[in-house]
Amino acid sequence: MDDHLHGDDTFPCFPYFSTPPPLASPLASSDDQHSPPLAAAFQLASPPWPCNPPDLSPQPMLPAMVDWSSPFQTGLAVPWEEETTVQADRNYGEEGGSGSGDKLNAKGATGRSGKKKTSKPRFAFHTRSENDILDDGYRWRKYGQKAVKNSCNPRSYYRCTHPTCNVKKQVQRLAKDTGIVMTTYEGVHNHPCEKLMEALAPILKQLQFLSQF
DNA sequence: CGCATTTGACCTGCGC
DNA sequence: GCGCAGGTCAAATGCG
Repeated sequence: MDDHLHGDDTFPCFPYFSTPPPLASPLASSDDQHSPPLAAAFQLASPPWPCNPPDLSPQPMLPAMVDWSSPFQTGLAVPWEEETTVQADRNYGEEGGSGSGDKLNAKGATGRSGKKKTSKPRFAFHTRSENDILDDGYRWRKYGQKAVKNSCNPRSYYRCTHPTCNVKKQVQRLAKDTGIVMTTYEGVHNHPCEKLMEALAPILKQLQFLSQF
């Protein structure tokens, strides 16, 4: 399948960046009190993915509030943003992951109701971190873990917990350098970043108050 | 008690 | 057609 995503050794030939991926959230720099220079660097970098605007409209998925305070030295950047062909009509996600309950019929890596393929945006990047789970502002539920070939580290599968959101992400440590975590996002969030909105709430309230005058 | 995680089983696509 | 590998489901379990 997506061979470029398989195996740590085959990561696309994009050079490692000296900074983590540009953060979408304006809160990122405030959270990242340990590495303000990096926050500045994010502003300079032209993000290969669109940034989350501070509004309530559906936003392109991206690592919005990654906690970069973790001790990484060489971050990693998104080597690619691509349209990857995936099965469109998998029978999970939209149903809230509940499935039909028929274990023999409802399971499967890909949908059974058709072979039509569609494209989902994928964003992948490397980060050097001790934490596998990066705080990107969204809530994720782990739904699987799998040992992958040519890697001693398992790959974890997460799905956004938002009921109407079908964004998924995979997290795996590189075999060559276990200090590096490769995170692959698939799909686009159709809801605002929870933490971002949480943080912006006071500001919005204030703006609302001021707008009365 | 509700939600998240773990984990074995199962399904599909692909290469040979 | 067969086997392998990746991806997902869902019951069991853990945790706050």
